[in-house]
Amino acid sequence: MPSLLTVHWFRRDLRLHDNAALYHALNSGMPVLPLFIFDACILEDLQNKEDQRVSFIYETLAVLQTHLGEPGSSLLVMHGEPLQCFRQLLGQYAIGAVYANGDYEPYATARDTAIGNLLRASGIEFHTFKDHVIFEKDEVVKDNGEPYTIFTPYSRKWKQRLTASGLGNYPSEKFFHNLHRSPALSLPSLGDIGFTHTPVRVTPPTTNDAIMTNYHSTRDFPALEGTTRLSVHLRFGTVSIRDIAARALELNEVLLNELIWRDFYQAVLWHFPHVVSQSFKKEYDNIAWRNDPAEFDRWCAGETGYPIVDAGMRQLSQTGYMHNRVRMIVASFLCKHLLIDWRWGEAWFARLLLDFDLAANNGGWQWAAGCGCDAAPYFRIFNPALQTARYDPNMAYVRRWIPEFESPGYPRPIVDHAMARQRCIATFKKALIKGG
DNA sequence: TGAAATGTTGGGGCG
DNA sequence: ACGCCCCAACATTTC
Repeated sequence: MPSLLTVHWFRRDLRLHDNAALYHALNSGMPVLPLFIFDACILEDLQNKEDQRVSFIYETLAVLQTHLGEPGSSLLVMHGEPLQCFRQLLGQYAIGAVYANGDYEPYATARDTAIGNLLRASGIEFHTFKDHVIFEKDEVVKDNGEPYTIFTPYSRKWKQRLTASGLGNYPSEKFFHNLHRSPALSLPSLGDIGFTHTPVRVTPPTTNDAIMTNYHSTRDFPALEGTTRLSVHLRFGTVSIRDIAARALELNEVLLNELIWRDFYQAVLWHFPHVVSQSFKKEYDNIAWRNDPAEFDRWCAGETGYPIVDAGMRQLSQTGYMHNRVRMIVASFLCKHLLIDWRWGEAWFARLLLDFDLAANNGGWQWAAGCGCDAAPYFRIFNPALQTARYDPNMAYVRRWIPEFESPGYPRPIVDHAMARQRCIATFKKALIKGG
């Protein structure tokens, strides 16, 4: 009888440092087999086979593989439906337990329920741990147990909770001697899983004290390097949220608040799963969206004739990233100036954003449309010209992404601002009265 | 984590 | 000197 193994299943926690489930796996008393599965159910939904995110994951797995090789271990990388992969694993290895970090998206929770059932039917424990967030769904709730729907009181309770319990950390590195020893296993190629390599340009998963210290005063200027650029690393777990929160706690309250928004939207998605397809405020689903496909195409292409909007949309399609201030501007523009359903914009972001996260993206779009938790009221309509004057006064960001800006080839505005503003207010008002 | 419309105030030019 | 008007500048309200 071979000795039993513990599997650590990497998902959106692609790091060895301060990893909760990995730490617990390494202390489970059994050698730890590190596993990653390219989930065929997720990959088949990606239409673009040059997806930066898949390349990012792939490159990160190669780094993990190298680091795991130092103590003589190796990452096992599989490709397929997770349930099938685990059936296969149970035939190949003597597995005593499976450890993983919690993933709160609807697909992930359904998947994990199925995997847990499969494993338990074979007498194998399936343990999940909190790792992706500081506080999960039921840890920050009102005194009566109900979930918060307004950010400010949520954040107040969140901070109280942090003071009481601290951040904690998981020194997984200290226990690498408990990894399962094996010769290096080869990764499948990107081609094997149906993708083509795409260059991924992201900043390294490190913190920058100067940026974090000045974050509150520089974050709104898209021409500056005034944000942390950690979103992609938080998405895939190539940094530890606990490490980032500890730095933010020390250096900048405004930055800490952004991390709290992240937990807030995760909790909102958990407690109100209808937001995936419907407005949080249901009366907003009565809005008579215009949904003009040609206008949507121009928005996607960055050809609306509004420079700040177009610059953002081009940054997105060319890099897989958009500055957060500009995300708010383009989202407001789509929903309010063009009267296109926020779900169209949400889907476009989901397709292109390297840092795409369902909860944060959905929360952000519902905020912009006015229909979400603690959302911007519907009559709060960004004026692209004023936003530009305020946050890109030298037009440096606009010029960086729109070389032909100020040339005759640049399109005229797709819609008149004053008209669009009045049309939006009238349309929303009508829907909200009708629905109420 | 808005913007525009409307209201108020107070300094200075001018008759 | 005084009242009147103009209009920034700021404040409040409304969407």
